[in-house]
Amino acid sequence: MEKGLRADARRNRDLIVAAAQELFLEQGVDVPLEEVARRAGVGVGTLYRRFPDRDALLRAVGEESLRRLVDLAETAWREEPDAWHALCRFLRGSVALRLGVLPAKLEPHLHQRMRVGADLHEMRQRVITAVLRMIERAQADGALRTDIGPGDIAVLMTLNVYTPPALPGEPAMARVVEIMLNGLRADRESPLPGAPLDADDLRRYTAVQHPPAQ
Amino acid sequence: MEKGLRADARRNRDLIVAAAQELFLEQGVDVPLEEVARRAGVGVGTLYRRFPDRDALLRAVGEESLRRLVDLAETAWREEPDAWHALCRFLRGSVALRLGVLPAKLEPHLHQRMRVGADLHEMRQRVITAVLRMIERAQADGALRTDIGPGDIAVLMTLNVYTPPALPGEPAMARVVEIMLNGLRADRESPLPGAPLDADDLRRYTAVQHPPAQ
DNA sequence: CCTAACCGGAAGATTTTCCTCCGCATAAAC
DNA sequence: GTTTATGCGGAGGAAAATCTTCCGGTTAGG
Repeated sequence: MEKGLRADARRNRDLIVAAAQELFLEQGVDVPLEEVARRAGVGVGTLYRRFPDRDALLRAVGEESLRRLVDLAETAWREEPDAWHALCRFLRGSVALRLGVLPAKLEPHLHQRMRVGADLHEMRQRVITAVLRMIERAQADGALRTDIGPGDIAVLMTLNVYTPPALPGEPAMARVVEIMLNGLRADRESPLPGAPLDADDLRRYTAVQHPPAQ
Repeated sequence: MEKGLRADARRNRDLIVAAAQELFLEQGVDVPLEEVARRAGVGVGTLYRRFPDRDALLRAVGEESLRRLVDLAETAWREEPDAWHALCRFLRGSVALRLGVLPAKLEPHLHQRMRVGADLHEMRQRVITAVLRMIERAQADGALRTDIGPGDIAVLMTLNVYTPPALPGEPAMARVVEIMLNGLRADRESPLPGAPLDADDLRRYTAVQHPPAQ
């Protein structure tokens, strides 16, 4: 994305974004930038040179995350044999991306920019398109229960559970996701509360909404 | 709990704990104590008089939360007609308590104290006992799939999804929980990854584990 | 009506975090 | 191999956030 950087500068830039991503997940977006620099193995000077302020860094992390999500959605659709399996793969991947944690911290930065920047807005569209396609098709195939709407899937993408920091969270998470997928299957239904969250809900749940202050 | 306080002092104490609980959930345990005081509608002086340091406040919030969980577990078992429905009620309530968010913030304070203080340790035991009982019975009844272990339930208790701050999260949450419960039913099984998390895992996932530093 | 208990919040002390600046290092071009 | 533009690290002063005390005024409860 950034170009014209010297090789080492480029490498450091990426290290910084990766470190920031980790730390934002672990400790929130208020981590001292010095700590980000330390984790990335660079000096603060380097960080500030590349990202003039905290926002620039937040934006970079957000974009990276969205980029991965687009890739996940489109790859799943392309490589899986049917819509149901594509959806499963997509949901497993989304949960692994920790969308439930990152966006919560990146609010309102990411969403704000999504509205503004054409590039990001387009990525968002691609994800939405892919999700709608998977759902429609999976339901037509009789694999996905029909009282599930796109908004439901959007919410499930952000699924998260607490696991103690010292324990590996993945095994537990993986089981939860499969339980959830099992609950989505068409052949076994029990009533869900309320009405299916529909495509409009999906948009609402994905859209900007500046918290009143702060 | 605290006794010998004048009526207004008692009331303020409770307001403070409630405000702290809210703010810890919303913003993390690092919220300025002044903000807690403001939300509680009292002066900082009052807060510091009652809770000499941040830890005291954290402890109070943690205890309160655990107390509610004990009550939830035992009430569910007592009032529901069978183990399956008790388990459903318990899980719905646990998720509503936002255990996935609070403990994440209270670590390591709550767990630490759980090991130490006899009172808390006993509450923890009561929850564990209730959960084990519900699971065993629900599986014996053929209602709960048998490849689910107590540790799985412990993880599910902390289920959480991200919903934008400006939107009501409850409807979405409620649907997710029902999907999850549906995935737990015995009559429709698909293989879960790994082995069931057993009673030992439950303990491990519930136990102390001080993060290395800080 | 009296008093011990309690309240609020101003303000100084302390800690945390920011972010610039500059001498040294190194990638890349020739 | 040499050159030079680009990049690096981190010390340290400025700024901001947060803590905590203290006391004049208020109120519950007998």
